[in-house]
Amino acid sequence: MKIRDALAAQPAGQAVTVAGWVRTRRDSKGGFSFIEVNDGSCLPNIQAVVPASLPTYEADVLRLHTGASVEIDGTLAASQGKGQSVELQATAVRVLGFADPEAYPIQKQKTSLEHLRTIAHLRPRTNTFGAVARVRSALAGTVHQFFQSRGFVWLPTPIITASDCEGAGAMFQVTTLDLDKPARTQDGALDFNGDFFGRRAFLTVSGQLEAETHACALGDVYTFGPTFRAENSNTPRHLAEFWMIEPEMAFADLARDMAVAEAFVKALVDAALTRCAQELAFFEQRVQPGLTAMLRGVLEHDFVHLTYSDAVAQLAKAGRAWEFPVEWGKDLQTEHERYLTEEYCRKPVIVTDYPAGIKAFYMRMNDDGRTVRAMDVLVPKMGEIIGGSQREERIGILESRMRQSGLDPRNYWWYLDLRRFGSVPHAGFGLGFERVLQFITGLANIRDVIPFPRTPKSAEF
RNA sequence: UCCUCGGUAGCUCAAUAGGCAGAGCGGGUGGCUGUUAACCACUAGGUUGCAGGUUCGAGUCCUGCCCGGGGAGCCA
Repeated sequence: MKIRDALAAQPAGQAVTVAGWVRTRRDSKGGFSFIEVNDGSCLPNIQAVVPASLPTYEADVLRLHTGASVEIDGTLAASQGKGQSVELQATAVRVLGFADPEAYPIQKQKTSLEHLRTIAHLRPRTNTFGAVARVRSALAGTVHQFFQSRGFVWLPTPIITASDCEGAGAMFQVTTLDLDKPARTQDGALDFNGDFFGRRAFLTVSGQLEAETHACALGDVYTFGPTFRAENSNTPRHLAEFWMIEPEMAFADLARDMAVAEAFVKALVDAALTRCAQELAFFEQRVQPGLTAMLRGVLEHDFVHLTYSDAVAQLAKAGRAWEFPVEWGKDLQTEHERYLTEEYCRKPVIVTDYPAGIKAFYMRMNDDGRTVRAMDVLVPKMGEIIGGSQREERIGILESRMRQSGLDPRNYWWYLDLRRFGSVPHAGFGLGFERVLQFITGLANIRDVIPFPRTPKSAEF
């Protein structure tokens, strides 16, 4: 029986068997020991009361320490002690595996997140990482529910891509060439004709361009999968491998794009509060005081809409000595974004209509000729969690924007075909799944919301 | 990649001015108790990240390297 179900049961002496890992053991000379067991099904442990009269008591039970695995038969009973309502009166304890307390790296007192990162194979046995894993799983389900219930089609865009210039950052190269003695052309360059795909290939940095193909056929689609960036980013907000959700909607403008983005973020927050209440209460208590009130506030208020130009004007009026000067045409710096979300608006903000010069070629040009229909969703503490736009559907403008960005339109022939044949207005955005998890759990470092973080110089486990 | 802070017992940390390397937790032993961050006593536990240098003497000062945290950039 899962401990989650055992703790939720009305204790009436029913016989159950639970299996899990020992969190702590306390001995009483009153003739029994208390063993707290966790099986990962929920945050709380179940307390087993183990009588010293069990035949295995001396040899096994008294040797149990944090980390050992056990299977316990017993009956569920109302607890005589404080701190739990249900406990397990053990009738048999079978040790599945001992854990040497001298060697086991997780102790029952507080351990730093930095240290736990070095033991990623064992950290899911802690309260924090068990809770993160359950929240992550629940919200992954919510992602699909949210879009499926709105008629979006899930689209698995390729992880391996041949476009070497999607414009979203440095890419990891995928190759089967022998790196010790690679084939070369007559002029000495690497010969990719002999590579697996007969050309250079990479891990995807975004599924957007491919998603547009299906949006322009199925209407509304979304991607949900891994994404890879080879940037040498060393921050608490960046991973080399992360998960991204990218909806793409045909016959949609920026207004609908923003409406879906806001509804989506709120759906994720709402799901966390309702489906992961124990985990959120734990994060509130141990990770970020005020977390749940902040998340409820997100649900209760509309996101603020602000154009880039208005944001710049507001920052100029703030009377601050900015480390980076505020100037129309330059991208907003972290300090600017934090001011907007944490002080000026005190809630999530959607900044729209950025200067064309600082945004990607595929974003739709506004009539003013100098801004594009882009939108970034900024949240307090985290900054950007969503970046999106209405896409440029006019082929002539799109081609000239490509050339301005130094891209050869011929490499995007299939992308341009979408505009050549039955072009429609469409829009979409990308949401960083781990960043939302950070926002919702309050964990400050993105490496703690993914089981096995990949960052520069770090791919252990 | 740049700036900055750090690396001391299994874990979390301390070590005054360069002068015998410590505490709490965890472990072991004993005591006590329907306990629950249990409690009390005793006890074991160290190449102070690595390599070099200065000094009578280096955890402490200097140089290089490795690893980690924070800030910035790139972005989701």
